[in-house]
Amino acid sequence: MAKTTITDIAKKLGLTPSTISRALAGNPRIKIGTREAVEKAAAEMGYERNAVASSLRSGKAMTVGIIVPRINRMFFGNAISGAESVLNEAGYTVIICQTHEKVENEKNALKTLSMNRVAGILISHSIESADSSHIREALDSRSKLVQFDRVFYDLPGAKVVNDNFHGAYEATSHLLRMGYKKIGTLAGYMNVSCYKERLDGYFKALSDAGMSRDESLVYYGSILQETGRVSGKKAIEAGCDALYSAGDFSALGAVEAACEAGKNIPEDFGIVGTANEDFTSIMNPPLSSLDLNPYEIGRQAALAFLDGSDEVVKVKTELRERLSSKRNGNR
Amino acid sequence: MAKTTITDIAKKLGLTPSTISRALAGNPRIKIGTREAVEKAAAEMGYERNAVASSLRSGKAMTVGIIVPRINRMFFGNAISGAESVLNEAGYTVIICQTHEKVENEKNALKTLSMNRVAGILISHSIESADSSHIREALDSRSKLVQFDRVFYDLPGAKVVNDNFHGAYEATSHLLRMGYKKIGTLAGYMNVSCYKERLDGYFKALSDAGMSRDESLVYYGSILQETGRVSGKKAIEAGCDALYSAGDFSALGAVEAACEAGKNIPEDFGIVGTANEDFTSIMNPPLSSLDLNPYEIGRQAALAFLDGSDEVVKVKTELRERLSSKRNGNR
DNA sequence: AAAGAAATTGCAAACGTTTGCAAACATGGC
DNA sequence: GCCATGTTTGCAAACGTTTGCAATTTCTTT
Repeated sequence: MAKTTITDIAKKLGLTPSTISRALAGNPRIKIGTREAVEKAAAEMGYERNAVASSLRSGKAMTVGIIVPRINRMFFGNAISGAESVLNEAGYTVIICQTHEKVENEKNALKTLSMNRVAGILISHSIESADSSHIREALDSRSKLVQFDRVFYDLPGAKVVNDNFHGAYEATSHLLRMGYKKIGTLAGYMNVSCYKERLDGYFKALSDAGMSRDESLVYYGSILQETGRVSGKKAIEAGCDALYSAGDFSALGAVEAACEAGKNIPEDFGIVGTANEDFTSIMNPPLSSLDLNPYEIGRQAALAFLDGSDEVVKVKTELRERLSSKRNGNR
Repeated sequence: MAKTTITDIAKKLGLTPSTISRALAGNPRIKIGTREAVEKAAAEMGYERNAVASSLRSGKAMTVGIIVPRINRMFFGNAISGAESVLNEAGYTVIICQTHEKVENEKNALKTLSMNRVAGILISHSIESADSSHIREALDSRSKLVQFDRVFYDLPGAKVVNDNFHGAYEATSHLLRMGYKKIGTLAGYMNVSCYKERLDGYFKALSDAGMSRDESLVYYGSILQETGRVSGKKAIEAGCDALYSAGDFSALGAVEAACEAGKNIPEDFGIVGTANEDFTSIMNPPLSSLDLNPYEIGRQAALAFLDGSDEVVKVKTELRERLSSKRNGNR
């Protein structure tokens, strides 16, 4: 049994497909009576609009693509949920693509979305993406681009990001207030905007406290548990008594390193992570972390798409102070 | 600048759209020379096949929909990744829909996918889905259905599931071997196949150990951290010295309840969860858990779709024994 | 009651691709 | 040089919807 089409409905009611189309679209040019008759018939016949045909004719799919490094990170999972809530409400279907941090997958995803003539693309680029060139190439006048979290400022379109600078500033300041003296940082990669901004915020907090910029305290490329562990070990050996980590997984690794080095957290060693992953409150000790409000990031990205805005939206971060950084009094 | 179409290429080469279409599809009826010329021109002109038009004409979209309760559960995230790896390889685009465990969202997702004329639907139904009726209604002769993890056996199409019965049997037996005497279970909802099967496996292990079926040991509907905590407290008060939990989040809640009750894990109280979520190895103590191999589940589901198979595929579980259930010697 | 305006519906083309069938062309056997 | 066969390409319709414009009907107004 083939699906019923508007032509089927038209035949049954002695009307034409155009009228059916307009009636179902709520076009005011159609008499209220016929519209009701059409709706009734459509319901009875189990009509479902063919989104494919609709997209082809109108030249615009009611579909939005979301490209993220991976969906099983709390941050991206929630950002997607936030975007979905807005987009579904507005009648859009969402296609989600994972890049697994590979630029090659990112190119494929962009191509796939382009082939499907999506109305918009919400993207947070992979770590491998050194610059914006491949995204610019895939750009298309007919689909709107919105970047979030990890953005290239030289691309057109809206950008929704955290206030990473202030967040990292706050996290580092918190460690300073707790009396830690030599605070290192597990940084990410500098081609990725959010990591760059967090590093800047970290440095600003130290300089505001009268400390000079010390590159030897920065452990670049530490965003996984394993790299966090290795860098954490180095930081401890270098005499750090605290770390601000630009990610939670690397912070977890650093906690392990600290334990292995016989450090007491938070008495001997303090640490603050970023992203407020689920596991941070479960860890022993619970990990202080910078909450990035990913759901709101996703929501704002979707709204920017709907509005067609071209601005930079900043979403606040919130420091969740937990045991890993709260020692009693200073030393 | 509008996208180049096969008609554009045809004009440039003095051919017709049909030839271009066939050439790009690798149709052997086209002379090898012209095919190469077409490919060259297509590359030069930046041609990208319009997937929408292609779908409409051929009546079949190279798109597969995946419906899951939520994407930020390790299990579903990895299942999706597994399915994606197979489907992308085969040229399919994947649309992911979250139901957030609501049957209403599930209906909408089914409708959306149906409207988009997807070639197949991979689904793990929500907890709210009491029966298969709404899925059956949305069924369509042209799109293949594959259920995974949570399945209704009365629906047609392939089903990819864990060997939950044996997994739960193994987990419970492990607790018995460790010398726990009164083993309760945090069960899920009995309309959900995987939870039902796990409960059966749990009972079988107990009965094989000579214990009679005791419904008072079963705490239904315990799958979240909070419900796990409440049920865990009740179980402890009822004198249980161990729990097999059909989920990890509820196991986490039960661990909290045990700690609050002053129990030592694993000496006074043993616990095994299910799903091997990331946090299980981070917890204090690390939580024993039944690994469900979600990536393989997703892979198999995608393969079942591609093969058009109608069989039930069982994926093995693996018990990860950690500290939460490994006490020294029996009592 | 006639003319003009407004409301409602129909006509037909278009979106870009695929595909059955026919046509054109080349090749080979006799 | 003719017919049969095989190879390569073109024609035209179709997928189901949307939409500018025209046509028809109904309602106002004088």
